[in-house]
Amino acid sequence: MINETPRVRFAPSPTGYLHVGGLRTALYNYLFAKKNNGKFILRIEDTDQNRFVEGAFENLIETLNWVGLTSDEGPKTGGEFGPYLQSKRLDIYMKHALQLIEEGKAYYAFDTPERLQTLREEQYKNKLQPIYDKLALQLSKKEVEKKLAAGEPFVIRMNIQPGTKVVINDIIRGRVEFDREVIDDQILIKSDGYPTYHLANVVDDHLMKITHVIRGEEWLSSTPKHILLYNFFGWELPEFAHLPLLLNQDKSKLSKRQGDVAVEDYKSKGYFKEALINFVALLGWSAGDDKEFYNIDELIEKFSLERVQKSGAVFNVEKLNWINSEHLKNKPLEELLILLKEELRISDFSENDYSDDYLKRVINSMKERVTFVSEYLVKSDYFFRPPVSYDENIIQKRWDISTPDNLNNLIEEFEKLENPNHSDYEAALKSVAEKLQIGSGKLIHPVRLAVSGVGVGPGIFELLEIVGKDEVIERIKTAINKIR
RNA sequence: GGCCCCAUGGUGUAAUUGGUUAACACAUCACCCUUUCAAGGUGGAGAGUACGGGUUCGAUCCCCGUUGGGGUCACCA
Repeated sequence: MINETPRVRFAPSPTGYLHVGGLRTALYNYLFAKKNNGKFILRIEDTDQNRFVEGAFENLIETLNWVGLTSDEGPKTGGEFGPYLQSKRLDIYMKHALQLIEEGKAYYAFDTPERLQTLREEQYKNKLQPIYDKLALQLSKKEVEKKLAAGEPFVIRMNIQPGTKVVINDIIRGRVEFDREVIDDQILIKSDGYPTYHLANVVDDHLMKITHVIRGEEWLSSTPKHILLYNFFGWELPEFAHLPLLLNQDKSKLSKRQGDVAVEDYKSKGYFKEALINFVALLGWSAGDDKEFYNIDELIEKFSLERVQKSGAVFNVEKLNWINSEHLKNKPLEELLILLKEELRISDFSENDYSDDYLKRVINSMKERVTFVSEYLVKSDYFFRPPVSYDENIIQKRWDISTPDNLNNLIEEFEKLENPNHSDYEAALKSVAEKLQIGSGKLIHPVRLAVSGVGVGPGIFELLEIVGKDEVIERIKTAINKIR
């Protein structure tokens, strides 16, 4: 096993969207594979017909591709161990289940769901372990054959015998033991002929030569069943690594009720895939140093399963926001330009035409002030249209009787300027302030309000330069009229 | 409830696998810088490492117990 190149898999069931917990699992698998020159395999676990969701599988792959976690082998990519869709491997599972029956390691059972239900209730009432009572094992071979021939619905169950404890050696958790008595005769093949997760994942992991099973902690308690199955088949065990769960603010398992849980949600809110990856990587893992800003290559370089935390991690959106703003600041101007144009295209300003040069100046001026690209349009809408209103609080604070006069003086001075840049505006404003014997703040703040409608934003002279002389003067005139 | 996992400030994590004034980041507060707001800088508050026992010259770190939280007990994954 040591000499083999690692092969890991992400094996989601297609429920309609990619859960951020799933994203983290996929990411750790991916990082582990890339770090160790291994293969990252995508396998779709669609063995529950009742939960079939139209388009879910395609959507899952699309989202995975969006974040950049592309698989080396998978349903769309192909590979020599396919098919990678479990619903297309039914005969394989059945064959293996029948083999176990042959060897007495599994058996047919014909119990009705009602009987199992009452059995469980009974056990619960008597405070017993709720496991199958092996009633079906009392059927003679003949009786079984008769029932099968009659077409009675059946399932196939594992036949777990008393014995020593089942031991898991988990990379993250160390040694974990389970008594056999608590392990149920798990159903392997359901009455619809489909396998359960337990059979399918063991058979596939073996056939696909998976070396490391890296999955969420919710699987830890069913791992003994899986280990027993490997034993039944006489197969070598993979390494196991059970990841800590992602949690809500109240520390319960991250769920839809308490916020966004789908990667698609974060995508549509304007989070960068780089930020999402960066953030989620740090939920349960750290390189051991103070570094918090990572791109995917740095993560691959630094990642190791040994440094994965054991305890669950709360998904803290505030930190995600911070990481997103960090990534935004680090994006090349050209990329932000493309993203801003896309935002504009779907905005109220889609009819307007802006030069790349203009947009680049807008981007730079607001870069430190936004967390999402979409915020350019809400925090600095004044770059795309004249103010539609003026912040009432700022009026109260910065606008008085003398303001219109002062601004008219300023307009006069601005009109003399030719193709002014920010320092020309500054010089002009300062000279007017001096002439009027007032502090420059008495001009700066009203001008900002007049031109932008708000009290916050980039440096005022830079702002004026971007908006442009004619438009600046126009807006000041309008403001003088509109603000008493 | 049985079984299993976990436990460092509000949150995410560090702490040469026993020797630190328990560190960093987010969030929060203040100040500096900008005549704005951010960003940046500086500083503050915030955990004596869930609690109680051990082991040890010495425990965040090792052992036991307690408590708390979580996961899991399906013909779902």
